[in-house]
Amino acid sequence: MSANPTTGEKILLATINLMADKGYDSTTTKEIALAAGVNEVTIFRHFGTKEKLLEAAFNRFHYGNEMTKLFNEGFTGNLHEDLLTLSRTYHNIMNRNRKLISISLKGSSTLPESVLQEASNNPKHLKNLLAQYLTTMSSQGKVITSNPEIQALSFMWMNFGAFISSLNAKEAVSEETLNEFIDESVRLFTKALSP
Amino acid sequence: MSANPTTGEKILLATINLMADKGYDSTTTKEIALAAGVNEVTIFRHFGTKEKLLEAAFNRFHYGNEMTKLFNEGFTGNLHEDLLTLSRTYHNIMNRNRKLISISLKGSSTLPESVLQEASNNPKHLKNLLAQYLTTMSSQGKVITSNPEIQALSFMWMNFGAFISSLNAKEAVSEETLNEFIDESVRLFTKALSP
DNA sequence: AATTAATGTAAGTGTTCACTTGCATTCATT
DNA sequence: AATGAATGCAAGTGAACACTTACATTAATT
Repeated sequence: MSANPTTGEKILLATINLMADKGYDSTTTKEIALAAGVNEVTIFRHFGTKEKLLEAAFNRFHYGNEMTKLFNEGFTGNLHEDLLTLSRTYHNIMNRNRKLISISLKGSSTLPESVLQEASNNPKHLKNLLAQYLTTMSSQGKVITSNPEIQALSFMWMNFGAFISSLNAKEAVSEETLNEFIDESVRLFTKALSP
Repeated sequence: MSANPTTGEKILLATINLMADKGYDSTTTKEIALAAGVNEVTIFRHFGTKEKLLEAAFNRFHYGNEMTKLFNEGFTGNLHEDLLTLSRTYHNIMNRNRKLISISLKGSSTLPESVLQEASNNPKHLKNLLAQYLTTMSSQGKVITSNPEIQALSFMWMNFGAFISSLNAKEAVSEETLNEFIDESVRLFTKALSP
């Protein structure tokens, strides 16, 4: 389809950057062409329609199942360490995909929900993994026995809220602030969950 | 400007409902007219432009400074009780304004930021109030002395994350689930913050 | 019953948008 | 040097949009 791959990539990058700012509907193909340093027609020759263009962007930059792997392999059984690892990995992934998540949160009138879904409903999957982890830990007496589902939910929502806040903030949240938050919040939850 | 107030209100309500779904840019005045059961021209006679229409919607439905008042008057000095009150009041307010918040999160290419700002940057104000409260409590020995700023941030982000999640969820989050979450998360934080 | 304000109807304006077409140009491959 | 694919350029299409204008209709006020 494209002999010169850099042309297609330039278009995809410009698309993501612009749509993360203004949303799908309000980003015009003319703007994308200008930002990509490419003629508008080239966009349509590469991707056919504006809709397929965003689909391509999502397919290209989407993350795999890092998290599931983390839960299966990366955990030590030490609550504080594991929550820290989880929190850090989560924010890493979210930040790597922050623009795509931004686009999908803004939504669109015409775009099929399926395109936007995977990015935004992501805490649910994590919550389940974490709840399962807490249940196991609880059966080993390493965590208080009460309500793992809602405890996991609280932890994930806290991190999700932190991420969304940084997404909409005028000035970028510094890495230092993020680390400070991760450390302190993990400390809080460790204390709260310890028997 | 309008002798029959219900006409203006019907338009405002339709505007909020539609824009909460599709965002400002993608909602057309024609749709609004249809949903309000009103002729399109009537919209312009009432509000002049589409932009002023949304401004009117925000002015009409915006909430005052309930939260500041809550901190000044409504707190007992019992950590668990106070966090519970805070959490409940927060979700009450957010749910009452959920559509407007939805609109402002989706953003717009043309709309001035100032119109959308107040709704979305709201956790910051609350964080400051809560941090101050925690500092006071800590000086009374009722709360561990460590990092009130980030502890307050964690609490607010958790509730903010919960709200945003419910905003984008396909099926509405039931009131029961919300209450369960509030109870358990407040319990967690109370335990974590107690000396 | 007459007046007036609020609404409806119909038609249209200018603009912007996604997308198309035809042809000229560049550039790598042979 | 010749060929062919990728790109640029110029122009245009039809649809949708915010918004306007002129006039007819309704409903409340006097």
